[in-house]
Amino acid sequence: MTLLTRIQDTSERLTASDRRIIEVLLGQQGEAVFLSAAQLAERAQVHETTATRLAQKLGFSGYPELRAQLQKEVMEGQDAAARMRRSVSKVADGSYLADVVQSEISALEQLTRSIDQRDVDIASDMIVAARRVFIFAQGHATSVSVFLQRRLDRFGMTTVMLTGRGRDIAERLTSLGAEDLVLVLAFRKQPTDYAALMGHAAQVGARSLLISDLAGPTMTPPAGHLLAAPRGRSGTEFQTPIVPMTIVNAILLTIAGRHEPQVVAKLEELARLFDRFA
Amino acid sequence: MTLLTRIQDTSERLTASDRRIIEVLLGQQGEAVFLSAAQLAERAQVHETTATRLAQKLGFSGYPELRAQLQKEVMEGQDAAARMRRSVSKVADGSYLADVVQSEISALEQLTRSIDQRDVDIASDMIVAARRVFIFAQGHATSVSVFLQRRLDRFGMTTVMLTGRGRDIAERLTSLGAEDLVLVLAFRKQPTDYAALMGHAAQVGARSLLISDLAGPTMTPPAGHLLAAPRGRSGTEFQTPIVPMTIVNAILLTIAGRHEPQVVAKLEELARLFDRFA
DNA sequence: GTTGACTTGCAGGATTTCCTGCACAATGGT
DNA sequence: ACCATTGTGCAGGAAATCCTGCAAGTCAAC
Repeated sequence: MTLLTRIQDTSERLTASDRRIIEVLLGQQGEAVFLSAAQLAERAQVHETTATRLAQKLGFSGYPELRAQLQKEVMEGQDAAARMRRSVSKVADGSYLADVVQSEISALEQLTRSIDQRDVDIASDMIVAARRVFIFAQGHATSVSVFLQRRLDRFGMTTVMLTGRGRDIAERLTSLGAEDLVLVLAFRKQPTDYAALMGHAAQVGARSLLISDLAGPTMTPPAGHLLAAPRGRSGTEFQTPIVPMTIVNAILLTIAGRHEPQVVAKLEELARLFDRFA
Repeated sequence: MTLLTRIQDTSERLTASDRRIIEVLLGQQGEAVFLSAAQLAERAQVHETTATRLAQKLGFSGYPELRAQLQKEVMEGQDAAARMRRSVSKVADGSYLADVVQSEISALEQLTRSIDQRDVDIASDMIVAARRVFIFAQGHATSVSVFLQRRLDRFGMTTVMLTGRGRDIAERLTSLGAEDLVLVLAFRKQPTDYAALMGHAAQVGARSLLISDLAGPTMTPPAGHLLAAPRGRSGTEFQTPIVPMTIVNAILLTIAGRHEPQVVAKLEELARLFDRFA
């Protein structure tokens, strides 16, 4: 039973004070969901008691129950569309494809909420300003790093891949200097060599950029700049690199658009040449 | 000061339990804003006390203050997302991120129209039935192949990567037999060695599977089974491997779901072990 | 003007939620 | 192996949030 229904069913028994509370409740839904009975009553200029009694009049056991109902409705209203699609995909039994597509889409929608274009701008500036870009990636992150490296190479940048373990990385790091950038791709949890890498970067004065998921903010020492967004299916093993891949892509497009407007045309010409020769 | 900032500033002092709470807090933001300390702790599988102490560690006077901050940010974020949606595409203003996300979403929506779950089923059956899977990928397709190979390995399958050129591939192909599967990832245009590879596969009786984009149907000789869907931004240089990556993911999920229902649980257990040890 | 039905406010108690001191466990270093 | 440090859980108390009995106020009907 929805809150609105309950109000309608009880409408003839509502007092003026009740109506003022309801007005706040529905008029400022977004904020009302967080308020305690006392806070709500204050906004409506009525006594706290009235709020409690209204809740009971509407058939709830008490005010907390009313608020929970409101929260539920607001939440569902937010992603009603998404929920609908999700349930549709579940109906088609065994349709893993539809399910995967659906969860990737929600993850991408979440992405614009987690990251601002300004953060992307900063990241692209850092990359463009760097003499060389050292790309650190392990495990599942390597697929993203492969993508990133190819693109940066095409932009004419110098990249160094740090994909091995321990010694392999150390050897390639000897030349790291203040003008270089360390770009880390890391998901789920902090990689073994992360701390050492960041420590070294800080020591030689190199800047650092971390592209990550929910684990990003917890990695230490913190990177110079962080781009983090939750990936879909959080908590399960079936996470994909699509969200970070899209972050990387946004960075690449920003570089092309902000710093090298002419580079795009060149790249496409190059691609056509490749098509003809290769 | 934003919650994320506080988390970063405190990152080096965070414990494993703290991180689990943060993961719930950020990963399930929408619901977390309503939870009491005890409820949040239960979701994160930690003791209530830890939640209280985390709040204090982050500089809040207590948990209620932390939750209030989260509520504030979620509310503001909603506004931002709504504003974003209103203005369709803001590339002109330099919002490349929104544009990228938008075009990826439409590409993914197109995907369900291009490929049927039955095609995915066939592909997974072929992979499961194979003794070994030879994965052929070049250029931008390698990022997808890296992803695919890691996952198949975890499933306990034997994979052979064919990522080099000419001779490199030929050498690894000598052992190809009738019980093996050749899985080709190729976009935009037919790769140089494609015809030779397919010819050899046909000769030894190996089955073949091609995952591709609009160029897929034009490749010759045709593969035994084809999964093809248009990628976003068709015609431009800025195409991403997200659509094929999602196809691959659908295949993997189908394998897990259809052929090895128990494998999922095992994988997640494995992941937890990794988290603990690595 | 009185009565009765109803609403509102207050005070105090009940319940939920939150914080903190203490003890135990785990970890890392000597 | 031992100690110091740090993290975790429990128990109890503090604080907030909420509910209810009672009294005062309002208003209309008689």
